[in-house]
Amino acid sequence: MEDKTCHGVEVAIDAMAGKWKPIILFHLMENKVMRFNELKRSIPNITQKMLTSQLRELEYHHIVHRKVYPQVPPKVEYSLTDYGQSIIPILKSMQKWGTSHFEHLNKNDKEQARE
Amino acid sequence: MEDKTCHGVEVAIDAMAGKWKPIILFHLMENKVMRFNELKRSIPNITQKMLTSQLRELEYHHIVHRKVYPQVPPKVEYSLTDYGQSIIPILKSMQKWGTSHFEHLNKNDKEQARE
DNA sequence: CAGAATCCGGTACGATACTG
DNA sequence: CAGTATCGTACCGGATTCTG
Repeated sequence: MEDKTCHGVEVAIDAMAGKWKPIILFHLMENKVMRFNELKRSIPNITQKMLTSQLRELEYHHIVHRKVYPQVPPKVEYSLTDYGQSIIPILKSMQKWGTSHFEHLNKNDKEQARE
Repeated sequence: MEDKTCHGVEVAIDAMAGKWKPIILFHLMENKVMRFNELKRSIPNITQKMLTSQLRELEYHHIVHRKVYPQVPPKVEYSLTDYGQSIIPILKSMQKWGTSHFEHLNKNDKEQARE
């Protein structure tokens, strides 16, 4: 919050903070609509607790929409809000960069013992 | 690491993880070359420890270049590597999104008591 | 000036149950 | 199926002091 110039960046960080949010968003971006367990299956290492909390935070930021079907057994669908769609460019550029970065890292670390 | 599709995203997250990295990068993006204390002054709330550790991690990822002038008093300059420049689009899109998101949030939260 | 070295607390995250 | 409710821990990040 110190100065204006990077305020936007901080806000974005805040909205996407959390180990799993970008991954969740990425899956929602690809599949449009996903149920809770469907998401969970797509992200094997995540716990229910984490998936729930991260989704709730994304909901708070109006990035993800949570649609509950009042029935038994429960059915809940998650999707990007119209507004949340606007975050896609960030995800895309992250993915693009990440992929090339991964190769870049491998190149340089090939002979370096790391840890 | 579970599946390929979002691997890039995870890598990007990993490289930018940390409370201050995007902010540091943002400043380096704007000012090209900055000395340690110059960076510190630009980010009032950061501690030396954090600034140091975050810079070291960015260095490890070959995003930031650290140039040491062997002299007394010490002089160290930080800058984006050629490769690190490639991360700029992410920062730009984050800033752009963050700014509009901030307004978006304010609109919706105007009457909601939040914490 | 640019850090290294300690110490320390909060919390983000994980593991494991339990439930409507 | 889609969650809550506890509990425990690692570690991230802050405050402070010391140094070449």
